[in-house]
Amino acid sequence: MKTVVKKSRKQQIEEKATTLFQSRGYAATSMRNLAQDLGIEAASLYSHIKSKEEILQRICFRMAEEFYSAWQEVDEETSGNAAKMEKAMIAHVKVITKDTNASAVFFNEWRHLSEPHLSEFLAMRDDYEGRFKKILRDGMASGEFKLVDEKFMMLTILSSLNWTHNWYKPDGSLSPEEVGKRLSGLLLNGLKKN
Amino acid sequence: MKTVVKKSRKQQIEEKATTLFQSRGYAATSMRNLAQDLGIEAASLYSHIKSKEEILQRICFRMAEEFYSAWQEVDEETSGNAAKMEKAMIAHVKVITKDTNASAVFFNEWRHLSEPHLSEFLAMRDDYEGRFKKILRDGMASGEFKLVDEKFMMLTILSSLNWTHNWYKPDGSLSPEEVGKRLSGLLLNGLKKN
DNA sequence: ATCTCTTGCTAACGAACGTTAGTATGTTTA
DNA sequence: TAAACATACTAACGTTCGTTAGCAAGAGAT
Repeated sequence: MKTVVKKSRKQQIEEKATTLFQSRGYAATSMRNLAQDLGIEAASLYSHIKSKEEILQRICFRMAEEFYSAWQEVDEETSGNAAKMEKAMIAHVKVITKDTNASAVFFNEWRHLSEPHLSEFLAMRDDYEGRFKKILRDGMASGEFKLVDEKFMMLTILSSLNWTHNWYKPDGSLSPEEVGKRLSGLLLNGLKKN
Repeated sequence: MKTVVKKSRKQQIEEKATTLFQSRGYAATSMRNLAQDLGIEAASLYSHIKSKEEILQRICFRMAEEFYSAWQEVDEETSGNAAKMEKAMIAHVKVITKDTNASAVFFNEWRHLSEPHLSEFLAMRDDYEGRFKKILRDGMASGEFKLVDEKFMMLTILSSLNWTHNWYKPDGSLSPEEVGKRLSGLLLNGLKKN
């Protein structure tokens, strides 16, 4: 038995826009493109949304919320910083793989946000990155991690994780959990055999 | 004594365009934006270039050439696949850090290339990625590397390397060589202490 | 002295852009 | 049954877009 949930028109617009923003970029996607994909006229979009940028804002800030929500289970992990880092990486990858299109927009198109949304967005990103840096700092202090540059390491970890939106396919053989595990295993233990 | 090399107007245009494409994106940068930054009228640009896209093509394919050139010294490394991988990573990072703006355009704006340039670009990228995969394959066969998914590993390595364009500052304390060394050390040996 | 090359201008082109106003129709709510 | 809402339309707005045509002034080469 399949339950069909009726999606609001606004949500349909947002989903189609996500796909288009992902493949052509925000600036190169016109309201007429979007309308055509929905089978309506461009002007009709404005019965549901206030502006083109409102769509971008909704996508970006919804994703930000998802990353924050996912962090809850990370803070529950108390058995060590390596374990905590693994949990954080898995949680992060899970969010990305749940909607790779929206993730792509989140990572690539945020710069088209206008103020004050842009500043708010960047502040959230800084805060989020700070959480990863804290795990690294704690892990280095406790002797679990090698002594590395905190920021350098954080950026390297996140870039590896974030890139998954480019190649992950939901119908592939790897589950989100498995992808996160492999990535964390790799970054924590390295490629080389000892 | 400082030698001033006179740059052609075309080159000046290309450099300003690179900066603009990097910060605003290709689609969101207008020819009038570009002209204004150069202190001339938009129409005047067309005394030097054929089209807006020609600029993007020149940036993308020049970077592609640089990545290929840099590979020469990689093939000279014959003392093992771990050493070869390190060399490849350093060479790759060196190219990126030499011009982070052009690298950003190369990585983010190539999708705005029209055919047949887009296909040519993607073919080159596939070929280049194949070279990294070959080192991985050889290293796994020789027992130097752990047995991992080849494509998965290649994508993870390259995403870490490619992200450097976002944070590397030429006036910072790390040389390109040093950045490459640290990244390869990290990906080969991992974060965790044994 | 003439020619060619570089560099830039003004004026304008047709197309596409995001968006608004005003209207119509069917559906849900009171 | 009436009011409110959801959805979509046509027509058009002012703006910006990439680009072309045609012209002009100065520099370097022959």
